Amino acid sequence: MVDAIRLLLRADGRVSLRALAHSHGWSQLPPFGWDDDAGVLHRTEQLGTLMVEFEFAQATGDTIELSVRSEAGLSAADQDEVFARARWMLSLDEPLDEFYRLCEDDAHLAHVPAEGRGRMLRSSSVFEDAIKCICTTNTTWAQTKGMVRRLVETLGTSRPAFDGHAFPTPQGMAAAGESVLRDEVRLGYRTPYVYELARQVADRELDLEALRFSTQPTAELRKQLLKIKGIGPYAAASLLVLVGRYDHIGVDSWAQKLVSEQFYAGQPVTEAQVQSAFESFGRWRALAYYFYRWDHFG
DNA sequence: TTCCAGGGGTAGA
DNA sequence: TCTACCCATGGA
Repeated sequence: MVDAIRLLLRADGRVSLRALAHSHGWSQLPPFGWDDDAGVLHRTEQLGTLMVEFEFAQATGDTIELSVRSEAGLSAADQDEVFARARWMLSLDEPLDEFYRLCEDDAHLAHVPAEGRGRMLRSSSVFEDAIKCICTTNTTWAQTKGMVRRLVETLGTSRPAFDGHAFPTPQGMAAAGESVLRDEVRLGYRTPYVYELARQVADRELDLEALRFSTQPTAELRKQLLKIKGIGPYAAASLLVLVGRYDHIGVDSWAQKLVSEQFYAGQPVTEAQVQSAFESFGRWRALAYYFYRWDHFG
């Protein structure tokens, strides 16, 4: 039996679902799926033992409509959880006013506020985002998609009534063990890092979700992330953005290429030059970088 | 074959 | 703190 409800998700100002889907690569990684023609974002999600399927679509300029199919009726608590996860994934509660004011003074980003851009698509848990970040390092995007797809299909919960699988739980990944992660998911040398992260979260030795609510300075959160094996400077910077900390840019080959071409006439640039290139955006500099990149590389 | 991709861990200085 | 070297995988 499948039940369905509809929710309206309002933003404080304009919001574009298409811009969210294109904010970075996450809409191409399961359990997300993005239909560019229809402008619809799908996701299979696990709420405890209950499976649900999300379908996001643009309703009005400041509202996203969320249709939720579930295998059983949703309790009031389930609906609250669905609502909270959806708002988190779409970054709907990010206070972007100050970032938008800074954009208006920038020739490249002046169009961002009116287009409802500026939000990053996130997974429903920091754990999932952390695993995905590890799967983006030192590999091609095609291989990242392959690793995440095999991880979700091999260890994620599914139901006959739904198309996709949910992202695996830390408990499920820890129980599967390193051999499955290495031989079936083919995570390569990332295997022990991913396994150990799943085990620590499953055993409550590590609470990644607390990063969302932390009031500690970004530099302190960065130190904590760098202690996790498999997460280095690049992955830590990506994760900081995904928990709403935008004051540190993750310098990868794309960032260096962008800053080199935009600000230094194609000459090689250092990490410090990348950080300083967006200094005028203050604590929003990483967000400015992401949307510069969106325009530059498409 | 060799190289390397949206890096990161480790040993050694 | 900085530098070499190694790391699984798969496409070019």
